[in-house]
Amino acid sequence: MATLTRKQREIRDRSDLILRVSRELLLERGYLGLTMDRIAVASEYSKGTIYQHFRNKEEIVAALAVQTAEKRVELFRRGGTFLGSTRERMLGMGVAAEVFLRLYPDHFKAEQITRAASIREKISAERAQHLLQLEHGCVDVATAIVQDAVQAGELSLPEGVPPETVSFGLWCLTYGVFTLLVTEGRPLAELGFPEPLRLLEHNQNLLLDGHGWTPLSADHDYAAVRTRLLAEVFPEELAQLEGRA
Amino acid sequence: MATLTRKQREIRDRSDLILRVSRELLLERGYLGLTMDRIAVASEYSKGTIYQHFRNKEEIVAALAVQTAEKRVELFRRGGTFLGSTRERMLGMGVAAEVFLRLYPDHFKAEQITRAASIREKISAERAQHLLQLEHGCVDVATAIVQDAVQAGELSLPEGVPPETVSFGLWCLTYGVFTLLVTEGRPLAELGFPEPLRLLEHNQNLLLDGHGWTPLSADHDYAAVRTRLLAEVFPEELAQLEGRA
Amino acid sequence: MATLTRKQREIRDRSDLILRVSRELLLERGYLGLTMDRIAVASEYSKGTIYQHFRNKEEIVAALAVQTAEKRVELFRRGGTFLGSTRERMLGMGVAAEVFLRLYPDHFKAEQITRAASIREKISAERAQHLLQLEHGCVDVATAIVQDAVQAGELSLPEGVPPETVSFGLWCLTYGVFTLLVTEGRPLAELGFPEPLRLLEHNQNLLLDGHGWTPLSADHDYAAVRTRLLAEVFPEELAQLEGRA
Amino acid sequence: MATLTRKQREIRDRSDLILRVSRELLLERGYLGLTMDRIAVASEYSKGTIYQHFRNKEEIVAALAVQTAEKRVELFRRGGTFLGSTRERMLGMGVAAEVFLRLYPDHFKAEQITRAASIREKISAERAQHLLQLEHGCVDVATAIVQDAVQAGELSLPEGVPPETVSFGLWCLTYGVFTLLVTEGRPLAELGFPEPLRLLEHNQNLLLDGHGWTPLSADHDYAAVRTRLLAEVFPEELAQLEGRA
DNA sequence: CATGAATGAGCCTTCATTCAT
DNA sequence: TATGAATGAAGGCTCATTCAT
Repeated sequence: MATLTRKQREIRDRSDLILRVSRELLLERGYLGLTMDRIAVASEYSKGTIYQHFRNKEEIVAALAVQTAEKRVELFRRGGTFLGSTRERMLGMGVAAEVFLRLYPDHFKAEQITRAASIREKISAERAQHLLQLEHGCVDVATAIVQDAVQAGELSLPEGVPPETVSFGLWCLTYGVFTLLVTEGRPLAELGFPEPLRLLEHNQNLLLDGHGWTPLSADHDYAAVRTRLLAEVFPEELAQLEGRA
Repeated sequence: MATLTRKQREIRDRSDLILRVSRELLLERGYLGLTMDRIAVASEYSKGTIYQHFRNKEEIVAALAVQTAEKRVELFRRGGTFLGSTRERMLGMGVAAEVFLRLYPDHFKAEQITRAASIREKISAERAQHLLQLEHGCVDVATAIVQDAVQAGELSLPEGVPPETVSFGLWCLTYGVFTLLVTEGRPLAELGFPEPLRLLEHNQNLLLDGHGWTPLSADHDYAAVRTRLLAEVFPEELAQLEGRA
Repeated sequence: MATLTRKQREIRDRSDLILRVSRELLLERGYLGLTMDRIAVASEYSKGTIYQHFRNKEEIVAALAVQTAEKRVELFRRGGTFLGSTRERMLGMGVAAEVFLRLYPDHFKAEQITRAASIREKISAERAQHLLQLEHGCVDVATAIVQDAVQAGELSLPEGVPPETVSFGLWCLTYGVFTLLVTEGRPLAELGFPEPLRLLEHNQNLLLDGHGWTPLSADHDYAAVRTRLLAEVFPEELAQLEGRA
Repeated sequence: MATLTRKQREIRDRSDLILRVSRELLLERGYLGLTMDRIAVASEYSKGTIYQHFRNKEEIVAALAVQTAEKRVELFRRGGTFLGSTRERMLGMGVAAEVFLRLYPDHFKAEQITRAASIREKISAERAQHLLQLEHGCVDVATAIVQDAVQAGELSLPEGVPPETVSFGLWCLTYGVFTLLVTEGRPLAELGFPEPLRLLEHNQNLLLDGHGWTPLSADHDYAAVRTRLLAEVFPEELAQLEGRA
């Protein structure tokens, strides 16, 4: 059984290597530049071996998407479970998103690329379902926080404003920033926005303040909360980020 | 001369047809599914004829991008020149964005697809420059409004908050919503957001209120302004939209 | 009738223009670079018009070959009819060959190119026959001179050496030099032969001396004969060549 | 290791097959008729396989040229190292040339075709250099013999006649004969030259006699030397040629 | 199991030729 | 008669996938 386990580990490691290499190729050369030949050369395995790990090319791309979604949901869950006020927990999600983007920019970018290649259509229904579930995971965390906030009386939504308005707004704002940040061919700096992540932070605060989510940013040092969050919830990730810089 | 003009018109029409067909293919089958053969079949012209209108495939994709950028900047300019308070003019831009998305969802979607296919890299520097200029056009309109607002005393930004914060936040929020709306394989309704455009509207108001841009939404009926804007600035577009629905 | 004549002249001029332009393209861009489109653009006529002059592309190439063969045989005939000793007449042919090469290097080179493209096979039998006749013309002139020389007792071939040996040797020697001279990618100078035409002259003399064709080069100033030949038989050509230099 | 060697041998054989087939196509259908499709069909391999042996079409043509140049230079070197008088050694080169032409007429012909198709321009500088070196090899052998002859006092060139005159003359004469012999569409017999190789032999003797290269052909039985050369220096080649006839 | 040669469908592009205007 | 848009066969090349070794 030890043998089997070692073997299984080897297989998993190899799959990981193949995926890592594939993601690099995706970023470097675009979706069209991702060929089985190049994956084989870059991974130093033969094409046949690649095919023993993934039935076909789409499986590889799908696996990339799953990896990304898993990493994201894991971070989001941790960010959302930060102990503190509901607004602090929501901030935790924002920090998680930022950590995700900064730690795995390749994942985010590769995800954008594959999304546009209309690969989802070619993926098996089963796997598509899996992906959707993972995405749901993130949304669910946010929704739960909003509900907790309403129950706790820290957030009171006027008549006719459904609770998802809040998380949706934050999501879109953040997603929009990230997308623009990552999309090649449109250097934000050139368009006059040199520090997008700081701008994002500010706008997130405005949005939450706008909803009247207490404590308001005027009454609380959320910058300090961010610092604490990073240190307490994402210590390893923080270390990695600082190690890079 | 009539002959020439008619011929030229025919040529332009044919180019338009090719582009329309190409955009449809792009949406239906993704970037990889956009082949010259399929364009030929769908347009009912021969491949050779396609090549007489566009030197190569990239030219077609580039032309699509330019068409889109031109349509957008035109709408944005009109939206931004709406007479009224500066905040109303900013709302005008938001309405323009929404009109653009609803009138030309295919353009927006196709743009997303091509953007991710790292096509910009393959485009001639000249054309890339042209595209960047068109994009700049939209940003410039927004920037001008913010500046006017500051000068008019209707918006006062605190120390350290540069004026682009405002337009950037709005842009990202809107862009994020649109992207999620349009991205295939991720039905927003399934994720719990049934009316994204209304949610967007609300969040935009919050953001502008957050910045303290007067008159605040509590003091002014911006829903009515939206209606007026559509009727006065985008009457034709409105008619088209209503004609469809 | 004046109209018709003018029209015919126009047609011929146009054909000539098309051929000239085609030959240039052949030299500049090789056989593959010779396209009807380029001929049309370079000649400033439309493709349809080109097709009114030549049934198809092969006809153009064939016409080029005929033009070349005609120019050559005309020069050879003149060179061979120079009054003087038979050996001087034979020298006249050599001078004709050199004049041809120097005056129409494009013709010679284009001929080489077309020859290798196995175009002859595609030419109508009739036209092929025409070409062969023109080539025969050159050979006939040479053969006649050799026969005259034998009859005049200025050349006596030993038993078993047929008369064509002489002209064949000269032809091959000359043709070899010309071919090597004109063939691209093989700069004779680089291979150690800086003045091929002078070397040719010397070798031609050796060959004729070897055959014992009197007067031998030791007994006669053939360099002077060359000069006279050029001046008297090819005055116009000489002028053109000097005009260029 | 046996496996590897066998595999490598198979690969080499396959490359050889592809080249052989390509050369045939080149001869049968001209340069334009040489297409990857036809090579695939004729070699009974798929197009993809052809591309696994040669990066592109030009590489095939270049490989053909190299094969030819290698064969030639090898024969020339052997011919030139024949022991005997310097003139006999020069005759050795002539015999080598003839053996080359008769043994590999397809190589020679294909070389002519590719030469005219201005393919050299498209070849990598590296390979072009290689080809030039191989060609230089032949010239060098001849030059060395002439120099030896001068030193040995068997050949004395007059003032102003550089040593390359001799080898250049022979080269051009021989090259001219071969070219005319091989060029399609111009049957030498029809033009009145039934035995070109014998005519060539005679003319070569005349040329060398003309230069006064001793022993002169009158004093030495060079026909016998030819026979000995063939038997002693090119025994295998002779056997092949006789086997064919 | 690992390998990588073989396959062939499919892609982009060119170009000789035709024909409506 | 002149034009040049339309055509579609054909060419060079790539690449996902298979399978014998």
